[in-house]
Amino acid sequence: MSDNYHHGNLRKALIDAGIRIINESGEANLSLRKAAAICKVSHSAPYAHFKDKNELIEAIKATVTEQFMEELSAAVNASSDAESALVNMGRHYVAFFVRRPDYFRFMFGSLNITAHIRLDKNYENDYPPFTLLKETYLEYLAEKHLDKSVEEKETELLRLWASAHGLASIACMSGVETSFEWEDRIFSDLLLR
Amino acid sequence: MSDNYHHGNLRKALIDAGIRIINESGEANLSLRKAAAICKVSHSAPYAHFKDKNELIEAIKATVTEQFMEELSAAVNASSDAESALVNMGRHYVAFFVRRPDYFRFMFGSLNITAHIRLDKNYENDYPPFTLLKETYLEYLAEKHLDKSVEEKETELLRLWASAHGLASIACMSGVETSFEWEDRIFSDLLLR
DNA sequence: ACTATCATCTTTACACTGTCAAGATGCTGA
DNA sequence: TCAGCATCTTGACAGTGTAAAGATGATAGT
Repeated sequence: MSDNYHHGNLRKALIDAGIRIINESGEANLSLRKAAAICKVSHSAPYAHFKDKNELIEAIKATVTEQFMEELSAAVNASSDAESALVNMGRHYVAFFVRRPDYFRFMFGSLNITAHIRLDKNYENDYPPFTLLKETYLEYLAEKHLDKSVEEKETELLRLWASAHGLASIACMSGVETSFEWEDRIFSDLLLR
Repeated sequence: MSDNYHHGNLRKALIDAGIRIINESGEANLSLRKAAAICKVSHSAPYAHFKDKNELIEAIKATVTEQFMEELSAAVNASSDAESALVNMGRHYVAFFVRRPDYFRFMFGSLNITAHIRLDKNYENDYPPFTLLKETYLEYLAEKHLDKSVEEKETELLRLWASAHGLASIACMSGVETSFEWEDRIFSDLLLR
């Protein structure tokens, strides 16, 4: 696949245009024709690079996942030990999407709900990130010389993932405000057992 | 809003048609015109009941949320004490959506990922449900005479919600198979501290 | 009983979408 | 030079959301 022809690199340009559209006006406004227009190319040009609208969407998701992985890896690498790496990963798993809720809505969908966790007032009321989590968790076990059954390990791993993912989801689509402070408490509580 | 006119109750019929379409061919195939056709009504008739396609979607979401609440409430009511009610609620929070992944994809979005938690093999690799959770959790605290700070309670509550929601999300969109056994372990582990 | 009102529904129209088929364009290798 | 091919354009089509204008029939006030 030559990268240089009439346009230069239309494939990448279309992905970037798609991301721009999503960030500026949400996934609902993403269309092949608009992405093509941004690239100053006819409305059928994308079909030389993507079989489908869906293939463009998948390519965009892959790109966002790469950006996500960069932030997660950086968080892990900046940590002194595996335990703090796990907590940092959780922080950034949530923070990455909280910073751009439209990314989460695009990656994992959309639904706006309102809920309050505050109890002191009366309100009504083949996925690389997982691979990284798994590796970091195994390092953590080795570091602490913890002896757990396979079942225990699997359960704990799934629980860590579900917590991070659920927290990100809730933070993006609900009125719940999260903070690093909370995330720290949640993820370190999950490990201290 | 009279319930009886030409059609009978077009509003409800459109919601039901929408749910049917989603269950049969996914959200992508949901269109106002198809829903109208199922109800044997012209393509513009829906506009007498919904301002928008989006308003129909919101109405469908509200209906699904009601069904969801019925299952959660039943789970809570069938439990002997608040602790088992919490675990049961978690089980059904996940099970409701695992039974119909298209519902979850519709309610909270879509992305298919593949991941494996098994460690013994070498794979590559103003929301009513929350209100119910909150009430059940407070009952649990009272029942056990647990003395926790407000912060601790808030953290634990958020952690419970995030775990259930994240587990449901992961179960619906990834290759991870979940089971009541696992959910039990996860939710009871979360409480036993 | 007559009529005005109003919610409900139909018809028509338009811009926008994804996708396909046919053709143009220009690089690349034989 | 020329054939082949990836790339891109043009034109067409069905399906979509939505607006405007009109038909229909229940209901309420007189």
